[in-house]
Amino acid sequence: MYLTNPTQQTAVTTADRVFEQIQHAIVEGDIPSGSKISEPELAKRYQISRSTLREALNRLEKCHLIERKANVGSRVVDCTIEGLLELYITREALEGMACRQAALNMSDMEIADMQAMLKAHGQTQELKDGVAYYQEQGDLDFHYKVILCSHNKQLIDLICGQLYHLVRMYRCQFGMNSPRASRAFNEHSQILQAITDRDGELAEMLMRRHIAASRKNIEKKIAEQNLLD
Amino acid sequence: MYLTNPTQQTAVTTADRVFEQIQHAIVEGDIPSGSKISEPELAKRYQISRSTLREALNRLEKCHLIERKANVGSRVVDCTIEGLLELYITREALEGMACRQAALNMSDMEIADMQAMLKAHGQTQELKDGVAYYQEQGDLDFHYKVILCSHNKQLIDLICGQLYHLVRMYRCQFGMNSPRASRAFNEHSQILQAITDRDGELAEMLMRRHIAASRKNIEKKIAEQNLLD
DNA sequence: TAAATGAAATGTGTCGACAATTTTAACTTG
DNA sequence: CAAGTTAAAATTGTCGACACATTTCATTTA
Repeated sequence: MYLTNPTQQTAVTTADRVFEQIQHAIVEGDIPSGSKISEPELAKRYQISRSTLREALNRLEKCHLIERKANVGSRVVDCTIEGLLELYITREALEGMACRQAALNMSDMEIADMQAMLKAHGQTQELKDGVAYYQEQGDLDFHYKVILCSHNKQLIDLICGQLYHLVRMYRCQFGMNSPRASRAFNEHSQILQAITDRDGELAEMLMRRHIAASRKNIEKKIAEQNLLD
Repeated sequence: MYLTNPTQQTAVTTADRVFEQIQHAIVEGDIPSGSKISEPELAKRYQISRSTLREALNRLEKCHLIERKANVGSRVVDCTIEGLLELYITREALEGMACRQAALNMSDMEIADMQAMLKAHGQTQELKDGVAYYQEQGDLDFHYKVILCSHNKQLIDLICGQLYHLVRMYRCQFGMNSPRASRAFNEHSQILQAITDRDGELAEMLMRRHIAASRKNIEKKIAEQNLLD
Protein backbone atom coordinates (compact mmCIF):
# COMPACT_ATOMS: atom_id res chain seq x y z
CA MET A 1 0.00 0.00 0.00
CA TYR A 2 1.07 3.46 -0.89
CA LEU A 3 -1.29 5.89 0.78
CA THR A 4 -2.77 5.86 4.23
CA ASN A 5 -4.78 9.06 4.21
CA PRO A 6 -8.45 8.11 3.92
CA THR A 7 -9.46 11.52 2.58
CA GLN A 8 -7.10 11.26 -0.38
CA GLN A 9 -9.20 10.80 -3.48
CA THR A 10 -8.04 8.60 -6.31
CA ALA A 11 -5.87 10.36 -8.84
CA VAL A 12 -7.63 10.98 -12.13
CA THR A 13 -5.40 13.52 -13.83
CA THR A 14 -1.69 13.31 -14.48
CA ALA A 15 -1.10 16.24 -12.14
CA ASP A 16 -2.81 14.16 -9.42
CA ARG A 17 -0.54 11.23 -10.09
CA VAL A 18 2.64 13.26 -10.08
CA PHE A 19 1.46 15.08 -6.96
CA GLU A 20 1.18 11.75 -5.14
CA GLN A 21 4.59 10.64 -6.35
CA ILE A 22 6.33 13.81 -5.26
CA GLN A 23 4.39 13.85 -2.02
CA HIS A 24 5.62 10.36 -1.29
CA ALA A 25 9.17 11.32 -2.21
CA ILE A 26 9.07 14.31 0.13
CA VAL A 27 7.49 12.46 3.04
CA GLU A 28 10.02 9.65 2.74
CA GLY A 29 12.88 12.10 2.43
CA ASP A 30 13.90 11.09 -1.09
CA ILE A 31 13.59 14.77 -1.88
CA PRO A 32 15.38 16.16 1.15
CA SER A 33 13.75 18.53 3.60
CA GLY A 34 14.75 22.13 3.00
CA SER A 35 16.02 21.52 -0.52
CA LYS A 36 15.17 23.78 -3.42
CA ILE A 37 12.90 22.48 -6.13
CA SER A 38 13.84 23.02 -9.75
CA GLU A 39 10.78 23.03 -11.95
CA PRO A 40 12.61 22.14 -15.18
CA GLU A 41 14.45 19.30 -13.50
CA LEU A 42 11.40 17.76 -11.84
CA ALA A 43 9.33 18.18 -14.99
CA LYS A 44 11.95 16.23 -16.91
CA ARG A 45 12.24 13.56 -14.24
CA TYR A 46 8.52 12.87 -14.28
CA GLN A 47 8.19 13.32 -18.04
CA ILE A 48 5.62 16.05 -17.86
CA SER A 49 5.38 19.68 -18.88
CA ARG A 50 6.10 22.47 -16.48
CA SER A 51 2.45 23.52 -16.38
CA THR A 52 1.41 20.12 -15.14
CA LEU A 53 4.22 20.08 -12.63
CA ARG A 54 3.20 23.48 -11.33
CA GLU A 55 -0.32 22.17 -10.85
CA ALA A 56 1.14 19.39 -8.71
CA LEU A 57 3.32 21.87 -6.82
CA ASN A 58 0.24 23.90 -5.97
CA ARG A 59 -1.27 20.90 -4.26
CA LEU A 60 1.94 20.19 -2.40
CA GLU A 61 1.85 23.75 -1.18
CA LYS A 62 -1.73 23.24 -0.07
CA CYS A 63 -0.68 20.48 2.31
CA HIS A 64 2.28 22.53 3.53
CA LEU A 65 4.93 20.22 2.12
CA ILE A 66 6.55 22.95 0.03
CA GLU A 67 6.73 26.74 0.24
CA ARG A 68 6.77 29.08 -2.72
CA LYS A 69 8.12 32.56 -3.16
CA ALA A 70 7.17 34.65 -6.16
CA ASN A 71 9.85 34.82 -8.83
CA VAL A 72 12.19 32.75 -6.71
CA GLY A 73 10.82 29.24 -6.53
CA SER A 74 9.79 26.42 -4.26
CA ARG A 75 11.51 24.74 -1.32
CA VAL A 76 10.62 21.61 0.55
CA VAL A 77 9.64 22.62 4.08
CA ASP A 78 12.30 22.46 6.75
CA CYS A 79 11.87 19.82 9.40
CA THR A 80 12.78 21.64 12.58
CA ILE A 81 12.17 20.93 16.23
CA GLU A 82 10.14 24.11 16.56
CA GLY A 83 8.03 23.13 13.58
CA LEU A 84 7.40 19.72 15.06
CA LEU A 85 6.32 21.14 18.39
CA GLU A 86 4.08 23.70 16.72
CA LEU A 87 2.52 20.88 14.75
CA TYR A 88 1.73 18.97 17.93
CA ILE A 89 0.23 22.07 19.54
CA THR A 90 -2.04 22.49 16.56
CA ARG A 91 -2.96 18.83 16.54
CA GLU A 92 -3.81 19.05 20.21
CA ALA A 93 -6.31 21.82 19.50
CA LEU A 94 -7.85 20.35 16.37
CA GLU A 95 -7.92 16.68 17.24
CA GLY A 96 -9.15 17.45 20.71
CA MET A 97 -12.12 19.24 19.25
CA ALA A 98 -12.60 16.55 16.61
CA CYS A 99 -12.73 14.00 19.39
CA ARG A 100 -15.36 16.01 21.25
CA GLN A 101 -17.44 16.28 18.10
CA ALA A 102 -17.02 12.57 17.45
CA ALA A 103 -18.38 11.81 20.90
CA LEU A 104 -21.40 13.97 20.13
CA ASN A 105 -22.00 13.02 16.51
CA MET A 106 -20.88 9.44 15.92
CA SER A 107 -23.52 6.88 15.08
CA ASP A 108 -23.76 3.78 17.23
CA MET A 109 -22.58 1.72 14.29
CA GLU A 110 -19.47 3.83 13.87
CA ILE A 111 -18.71 3.35 17.53
CA ALA A 112 -19.12 -0.39 17.15
CA ASP A 113 -16.76 -0.35 14.18
CA MET A 114 -14.20 1.50 16.16
CA GLN A 115 -14.43 -0.84 19.10
CA ALA A 116 -13.87 -3.73 16.71
CA MET A 117 -10.83 -2.03 15.23
CA LEU A 118 -9.31 -1.34 18.60
CA LYS A 119 -9.95 -4.88 19.72
CA ALA A 120 -8.19 -6.18 16.62
CA HIS A 121 -5.29 -3.87 17.34
CA GLY A 122 -5.12 -5.15 20.90
CA GLN A 123 -4.91 -8.74 19.78
CA THR A 124 -2.28 -7.96 17.20
CA GLN A 125 -0.27 -6.30 19.87
CA GLU A 126 -0.58 -9.21 22.28
CA LEU A 127 0.08 -11.87 19.70
CA LYS A 128 3.01 -10.47 17.85
CA ASP A 129 4.13 -7.99 20.44
CA GLY A 130 3.50 -5.74 17.48
CA VAL A 131 5.00 -2.60 18.88
CA ALA A 132 6.34 -1.45 15.55
CA TYR A 133 3.05 -2.05 13.83
CA TYR A 134 0.91 -0.33 16.36
CA GLN A 135 2.79 2.86 16.62
CA GLU A 136 2.90 3.26 12.88
CA GLN A 137 -0.29 2.15 11.26
CA GLY A 138 -2.50 1.44 14.23
CA ASP A 139 -2.02 4.83 15.75
CA LEU A 140 -2.73 6.58 12.46
CA ASP A 141 -5.80 4.41 11.86
CA PHE A 142 -7.26 5.34 15.20
CA HIS A 143 -6.65 9.04 14.84
CA TYR A 144 -7.95 9.14 11.28
CA LYS A 145 -11.12 7.37 12.33
CA VAL A 146 -11.81 9.73 15.19
CA ILE A 147 -11.33 12.74 12.95
CA LEU A 148 -13.58 11.40 10.22
CA CYS A 149 -16.23 10.58 12.80
CA SER A 150 -16.35 14.18 13.95
CA HIS A 151 -18.51 14.66 10.83
CA ASN A 152 -17.11 18.18 10.61
CA LYS A 153 -15.86 18.85 7.09
CA GLN A 154 -13.79 21.79 8.18
CA LEU A 155 -11.92 19.78 10.80
CA ILE A 156 -11.55 16.76 8.54
CA ASP A 157 -10.05 18.79 5.74
CA LEU A 158 -7.68 20.72 7.95
CA ILE A 159 -6.37 17.70 9.80
CA CYS A 160 -6.44 14.90 7.24
CA GLY A 161 -6.00 17.03 4.16
CA GLN A 162 -3.18 19.15 5.48
CA LEU A 163 -1.69 18.53 8.90
CA TYR A 164 -1.29 14.79 8.59
CA HIS A 165 0.94 15.00 5.56
CA LEU A 166 3.36 16.90 7.75
CA VAL A 167 2.83 14.47 10.60
CA ARG A 168 3.84 11.57 8.40
CA MET A 169 6.79 13.52 7.08
CA TYR A 170 8.12 14.20 10.55
CA ARG A 171 7.54 10.59 11.56
CA CYS A 172 9.60 9.39 8.64
CA GLN A 173 12.38 11.90 8.85
CA PHE A 174 12.85 11.95 12.59
CA GLY A 175 12.42 8.20 12.76
CA MET A 176 9.95 8.25 15.60
CA ASN A 177 9.88 4.83 17.14
CA SER A 178 9.28 5.74 20.71
CA PRO A 179 8.32 3.03 23.19
CA ARG A 180 4.95 4.62 23.74
CA ALA A 181 3.09 1.90 21.86
CA SER A 182 1.39 0.05 24.69
CA ARG A 183 0.67 3.21 26.60
CA ALA A 184 -0.81 4.76 23.45
CA PHE A 185 -3.04 1.72 23.07
CA ASN A 186 -4.37 2.17 26.58
CA GLU A 187 -4.97 5.84 25.98
CA HIS A 188 -6.86 5.02 22.81
CA SER A 189 -9.05 2.66 24.79
CA GLN A 190 -9.82 5.33 27.34
CA ILE A 191 -10.72 7.80 24.62
CA LEU A 192 -13.03 5.35 22.93
CA GLN A 193 -14.70 4.69 26.26
CA ALA A 194 -15.41 8.39 26.69
CA ILE A 195 -16.79 8.50 23.16
CA THR A 196 -18.98 5.49 23.88
CA ASP A 197 -20.30 7.29 26.95
CA ARG A 198 -21.02 10.30 24.72
CA ASP A 199 -18.91 12.39 27.07
CA GLY A 200 -17.58 15.02 24.70
CA GLU A 201 -15.79 17.03 27.33
CA LEU A 202 -13.84 14.06 28.66
CA ALA A 203 -13.15 12.74 25.17
CA GLU A 204 -11.59 16.05 24.17
CA MET A 205 -9.55 16.22 27.34
CA LEU A 206 -8.20 12.69 26.95
CA MET A 207 -7.31 13.23 23.31
CA ARG A 208 -5.48 16.41 24.19
CA ARG A 209 -3.56 14.65 26.93
CA HIS A 210 -2.76 11.82 24.54
CA ILE A 211 -1.24 14.18 22.00
CA ALA A 212 0.42 16.35 24.64
CA ALA A 213 2.04 13.21 26.06
CA SER A 214 3.58 12.48 22.66
CA ARG A 215 4.82 16.02 22.45
CA LYS A 216 6.36 15.93 25.90
CA ASN A 217 7.96 12.63 25.08
CA ILE A 218 9.61 14.27 22.10
CA GLU A 219 10.69 17.26 24.13
CA LYS A 220 12.26 14.93 26.64
CA LYS A 221 14.19 13.08 23.95
CA ILE A 222 15.42 16.36 22.53
CA ALA A 223 16.61 17.44 25.94
CA GLU A 224 18.44 14.13 26.45
CA GLN A 225 20.08 14.39 23.08
CA ASN A 226 21.25 17.92 23.83
CA LEU A 227 23.13 16.63 26.86
CA LEU A 228 25.29 14.49 24.58
CA ASP A 229 26.52 17.40 22.51
CA MET B 1 -8.70 49.99 2.51
CA TYR B 2 -9.18 46.74 0.68
CA LEU B 3 -7.67 43.98 2.75
CA THR B 4 -7.75 43.40 6.45
CA ASN B 5 -5.82 40.17 6.74
CA PRO B 6 -2.42 41.02 8.22
CA THR B 7 -0.80 37.85 6.88
CA GLN B 8 -1.69 38.69 3.31
CA GLN B 9 1.51 39.59 1.50
CA THR B 10 1.58 42.28 -1.15
CA ALA B 11 0.76 41.06 -4.62
CA VAL B 12 3.77 40.94 -6.89
CA THR B 13 2.58 38.82 -9.78
CA THR B 14 -0.52 39.27 -11.91
CA ALA B 15 -1.92 36.02 -10.56
CA ASP B 16 -1.61 37.53 -7.08
CA ARG B 17 -3.48 40.62 -8.13
CA VAL B 18 -6.30 38.73 -9.82
CA PHE B 19 -6.48 36.38 -6.85
CA GLU B 20 -7.13 39.32 -4.56
CA GLN B 21 -9.74 40.76 -6.88
CA ILE B 22 -11.67 37.52 -7.21
CA GLN B 23 -11.28 36.86 -3.51
CA HIS B 24 -12.83 40.22 -2.79
CA ALA B 25 -15.62 39.56 -5.27
CA ILE B 26 -16.42 36.21 -3.65
CA VAL B 27 -16.30 37.49 -0.09
CA GLU B 28 -18.57 40.40 -0.94
CA GLY B 29 -20.93 38.14 -2.86
CA ASP B 30 -20.38 39.76 -6.25
CA ILE B 31 -19.64 36.27 -7.45
CA PRO B 32 -22.47 34.44 -5.73
CA SER B 33 -21.94 31.63 -3.26
CA GLY B 34 -22.45 28.23 -4.84
CA SER B 35 -22.14 29.47 -8.41
CA LYS B 36 -20.05 27.70 -11.00
CA ILE B 37 -16.89 29.37 -12.21
CA SER B 38 -16.19 29.49 -15.92
CA GLU B 39 -12.48 29.72 -16.60
CA PRO B 40 -12.80 31.20 -20.09
CA GLU B 41 -15.29 33.80 -18.91
CA LEU B 42 -13.29 34.92 -15.89
CA ALA B 43 -10.07 34.96 -17.88
CA LYS B 44 -11.70 37.28 -20.38
CA ARG B 45 -13.20 39.50 -17.68
CA TYR B 46 -9.84 40.04 -16.00
CA GLN B 47 -7.94 40.21 -19.29
CA ILE B 48 -5.56 37.40 -18.50
CA SER B 49 -4.77 33.99 -19.92
CA ARG B 50 -6.34 30.86 -18.54
CA SER B 51 -3.03 29.69 -17.07
CA THR B 52 -2.76 32.79 -14.95
CA LEU B 53 -6.38 32.51 -13.92
CA ARG B 54 -5.86 28.90 -12.91
CA GLU B 55 -2.95 29.96 -10.74
CA ALA B 56 -5.29 32.41 -9.01
CA LEU B 57 -7.97 29.72 -8.67
CA ASN B 58 -5.46 27.48 -6.95
CA ARG B 59 -4.95 30.09 -4.28
CA LEU B 60 -8.67 30.59 -3.88
CA GLU B 61 -8.96 26.87 -3.35
CA LYS B 62 -6.21 27.06 -0.75
CA CYS B 63 -8.28 29.41 1.40
CA HIS B 64 -11.39 27.29 0.87
CA LEU B 65 -13.30 29.90 -1.11
CA ILE B 66 -13.77 27.62 -4.12
CA GLU B 67 -13.86 23.86 -4.64
CA ARG B 68 -12.55 22.07 -7.69
CA LYS B 69 -13.44 18.77 -9.23
CA ALA B 70 -11.22 17.19 -11.84
CA ASN B 71 -12.50 17.55 -15.39
CA VAL B 72 -15.59 19.32 -14.15
CA GLY B 73 -14.59 22.71 -12.83
CA SER B 74 -14.72 25.05 -9.88
CA ARG B 75 -17.59 26.27 -7.74
CA VAL B 76 -17.72 29.00 -5.15
CA VAL B 77 -18.29 27.37 -1.79
CA ASP B 78 -21.82 27.18 -0.50
CA CYS B 79 -22.67 29.32 2.49
CA THR B 80 -24.78 27.02 4.61
CA ILE B 81 -25.81 27.11 8.23
CA GLU B 82 -24.01 23.83 8.85
CA GLY B 83 -20.86 25.21 7.27
CA LEU B 84 -21.04 28.30 9.43
CA LEU B 85 -21.45 26.29 12.62
CA GLU B 86 -18.60 23.97 11.64
CA LEU B 87 -16.45 27.02 11.04
CA TYR B 88 -17.16 28.33 14.51
CA ILE B 89 -16.40 24.95 16.07
CA THR B 90 -13.05 24.96 14.30
CA ARG B 91 -12.35 28.53 15.30
CA GLU B 92 -13.12 27.67 18.89
CA ALA B 93 -10.47 24.96 18.86
CA LEU B 94 -7.80 26.88 16.96
CA GLU B 95 -8.24 30.35 18.39
CA GLY B 96 -8.58 28.95 21.87
CA MET B 97 -5.20 27.32 21.54
CA ALA B 98 -3.75 30.40 19.85
CA CYS B 99 -4.89 32.44 22.80
CA ARG B 100 -3.24 30.03 25.23
CA GLN B 101 -0.02 30.23 23.29
CA ALA B 102 -0.25 34.01 23.15
CA ALA B 103 -0.53 34.11 26.93
CA LEU B 104 2.61 31.99 27.15
CA ASN B 105 4.66 33.53 24.36
CA MET B 106 3.76 37.19 23.97
CA SER B 107 6.39 39.76 24.77
CA ASP B 108 5.58 42.44 27.31
CA MET B 109 5.69 45.01 24.56
CA GLU B 110 3.16 43.12 22.49
CA ILE B 111 0.89 43.00 25.50
CA ALA B 112 1.26 46.74 25.99
CA ASP B 113 0.40 47.29 22.32
CA MET B 114 -2.68 45.23 22.69
CA GLN B 115 -3.82 47.05 25.79
CA ALA B 116 -3.42 50.31 23.92
CA MET B 117 -5.47 49.01 21.02
CA LEU B 118 -8.25 47.80 23.25
CA LYS B 119 -8.28 51.08 25.13
CA ALA B 120 -8.62 52.94 21.83
CA HIS B 121 -11.45 50.66 20.84
CA GLY B 122 -13.18 51.32 24.14
CA GLN B 123 -13.00 55.06 23.68
CA THR B 124 -14.25 54.83 20.14
CA GLN B 125 -17.13 52.79 21.38
CA GLU B 126 -18.00 55.24 24.12
CA LEU B 127 -17.60 58.33 22.00
CA LYS B 128 -19.36 57.39 18.84
CA ASP B 129 -21.43 54.55 20.22
CA GLY B 130 -19.48 52.81 17.50
CA VAL B 131 -21.32 49.54 17.56
CA ALA B 132 -21.09 49.02 13.86
CA TYR B 133 -17.40 49.75 13.83
CA TYR B 134 -16.49 47.57 16.72
CA GLN B 135 -18.19 44.44 15.62
CA GLU B 136 -16.68 44.69 12.18
CA GLN B 137 -13.15 45.95 12.28
CA GLY B 138 -12.42 46.08 15.96
CA ASP B 139 -13.40 42.50 16.57
CA LEU B 140 -11.29 41.31 13.65
CA ASP B 141 -8.34 43.42 14.78
CA PHE B 142 -8.40 41.90 18.23
CA HIS B 143 -8.66 38.32 17.01
CA TYR B 144 -5.96 38.76 14.39
CA LYS B 145 -3.61 40.21 16.96
CA VAL B 146 -4.12 37.38 19.41
CA ILE B 147 -3.49 34.82 16.70
CA LEU B 148 -0.34 36.52 15.46
CA CYS B 149 0.93 36.77 19.02
CA SER B 150 0.69 33.03 19.48
CA HIS B 151 3.98 33.00 17.55
CA ASN B 152 2.96 29.65 16.16
CA LYS B 153 3.34 29.62 12.37
CA GLN B 154 1.12 26.62 11.96
CA LEU B 155 -1.76 28.23 13.84
CA ILE B 156 -1.25 31.60 12.19
CA ASP B 157 -1.35 30.14 8.71
CA LEU B 158 -4.36 27.94 9.34
CA ILE B 159 -6.44 30.66 10.94
CA CYS B 160 -5.38 33.87 9.19
CA GLY B 161 -4.40 32.30 5.89
CA GLN B 162 -7.41 30.09 5.50
CA LEU B 163 -10.25 30.17 8.00
CA TYR B 164 -10.63 33.92 8.20
CA HIS B 165 -11.35 34.31 4.51
CA LEU B 166 -14.39 32.17 5.11
CA VAL B 167 -15.22 34.06 8.28
CA ARG B 168 -15.30 37.32 6.39
CA MET B 169 -17.35 35.74 3.62
CA TYR B 170 -19.99 34.53 6.05
CA ARG B 171 -20.03 37.89 7.79
CA CYS B 172 -20.70 39.66 4.52
CA GLN B 173 -23.22 37.26 3.10
CA PHE B 174 -25.24 36.58 6.22
CA GLY B 175 -25.04 40.25 7.20
CA MET B 176 -23.99 39.60 10.77
CA ASN B 177 -24.73 42.70 12.73
CA SER B 178 -25.67 41.16 16.01
CA PRO B 179 -25.98 43.41 19.08
CA ARG B 180 -23.08 41.64 20.73
CA ALA B 181 -20.70 44.55 20.34
CA SER B 182 -20.46 45.83 23.89
CA ARG B 183 -20.50 42.35 25.35
CA ALA B 184 -17.77 41.33 22.91
CA PHE B 185 -15.68 44.27 24.04
CA ASN B 186 -15.96 43.20 27.64
CA GLU B 187 -15.04 39.65 26.74
CA HIS B 188 -12.01 40.92 24.87
CA SER B 189 -10.96 42.83 27.97
CA GLN B 190 -11.24 39.73 30.12
CA ILE B 191 -9.20 37.72 27.65
CA LEU B 192 -6.46 40.32 27.55
CA GLN B 193 -6.39 40.36 31.35
CA ALA B 194 -5.80 36.61 31.39
CA ILE B 195 -3.04 37.04 28.82
CA THR B 196 -1.49 39.80 30.90
CA ASP B 197 -1.55 37.46 33.89
CA ARG B 198 0.17 34.85 31.71
CA ASP B 199 -2.66 32.48 32.55
CA GLY B 200 -2.75 30.32 29.42
CA GLU B 201 -5.41 27.97 30.67
CA LEU B 202 -7.84 30.77 31.51
CA ALA B 203 -7.04 32.66 28.34
CA GLU B 204 -7.90 29.64 26.22
CA MET B 205 -11.09 29.01 28.15
CA LEU B 206 -12.27 32.61 27.82
CA MET B 207 -11.52 32.72 24.12
CA ARG B 208 -13.42 29.51 23.59
CA ARG B 209 -16.38 30.88 25.50
CA HIS B 210 -16.20 34.09 23.52
CA ILE B 211 -16.41 32.26 20.22
CA ALA B 212 -18.94 29.74 21.49
CA ALA B 213 -21.13 32.66 22.59
CA SER B 214 -21.11 34.01 19.04
CA ARG B 215 -21.99 30.60 17.73
CA LYS B 216 -24.87 30.16 20.15
CA ASN B 217 -26.09 33.63 19.30
CA ILE B 218 -26.25 32.57 15.68
CA GLU B 219 -27.98 29.32 16.51
CA LYS B 220 -30.57 31.26 18.47
CA LYS B 221 -31.22 33.60 15.56
CA ILE B 222 -31.61 30.66 13.22
CA ALA B 223 -34.11 29.07 15.57
CA GLU B 224 -36.09 32.31 15.80
CA GLN B 225 -36.13 32.68 12.06
CA ASN B 226 -37.38 29.14 11.63
CA LEU B 227 -40.42 29.98 13.74
CA LEU B 228 -41.48 32.56 11.16
CA ASP B 229 -41.63 30.08 8.31
C1' DT C 1 42.25 41.67 -2.48
C1' DA C 2 37.59 43.06 -2.02
C1' DA C 3 33.73 45.37 -3.51
C1' DA C 4 30.99 46.96 -7.40
C1' DT C 5 29.32 46.56 -12.09
C1' DG C 6 27.41 44.37 -15.90
C1' DA C 7 26.37 40.55 -18.97
C1' DA C 8 25.23 35.75 -19.58
C1' DA C 9 22.65 31.91 -17.86
C1' DT C 10 19.25 29.96 -15.38
C1' DG C 11 14.52 29.89 -13.54
C1' DT C 12 9.84 31.52 -12.90
C1' DG C 13 5.50 33.80 -14.81
C1' DT C 14 2.43 34.20 -18.64
C1' DC C 15 0.56 33.16 -23.04
C1' DG C 16 -1.95 30.77 -26.89
C1' DA C 17 -2.90 26.27 -28.96
C1' DC C 18 -4.06 21.47 -28.90
C1' DA C 19 -5.83 17.10 -26.57
C1' DA C 20 -9.08 14.86 -23.57
C1' DT C 21 -13.18 14.99 -21.09
C1' DT C 22 -17.71 16.53 -19.93
C1' DT C 23 -21.92 18.79 -21.02
C1' DT C 24 -25.43 20.05 -24.24
C1' DA C 25 -28.47 19.31 -28.02
C1' DA C 26 -30.36 16.94 -31.59
C1' DC C 27 -32.04 12.77 -33.06
C1' DT C 28 -33.70 8.14 -33.02
C1' DT C 29 -36.46 4.51 -31.14
C1' DG C 30 -39.67 2.20 -28.16
C1' DC D 1 -44.06 11.59 -25.35
C1' DA D 2 -40.27 9.71 -22.67
C1' DA D 3 -36.03 7.44 -22.57
C1' DG D 4 -31.89 6.27 -24.65
C1' DT D 5 -28.19 7.18 -28.21
C1' DT D 6 -25.10 9.93 -30.81
C1' DA D 7 -22.92 13.95 -32.48
C1' DA D 8 -21.60 18.72 -31.66
C1' DA D 9 -20.22 22.31 -28.55
C1' DA D 10 -18.08 23.88 -24.61
C1' DT D 11 -14.91 23.25 -20.80
C1' DT D 12 -10.94 21.51 -18.50
C1' DG D 13 -6.16 19.43 -18.69
C1' DT D 14 -1.69 19.53 -20.86
C1' DC D 15 1.87 21.22 -23.76
C1' DG D 16 5.73 24.10 -25.69
C1' DA D 17 7.32 28.84 -26.40
C1' DC D 18 8.24 33.41 -25.03
C1' DA D 19 8.65 37.39 -21.54
C1' DC D 20 10.45 38.80 -17.41
C1' DA D 21 12.94 38.37 -12.99
C1' DT D 22 16.63 36.46 -10.38
C1' DT D 23 20.96 34.41 -9.81
C1' DT D 24 25.68 33.52 -11.32
C1' DC D 25 29.98 34.75 -12.68
C1' DA D 26 33.41 37.13 -15.16
C1' DT D 27 35.28 41.80 -15.43
C1' DT D 28 36.36 46.20 -13.81
C1' DT D 29 37.68 49.47 -10.38
C1' DA D 30 39.07 51.33 -5.93
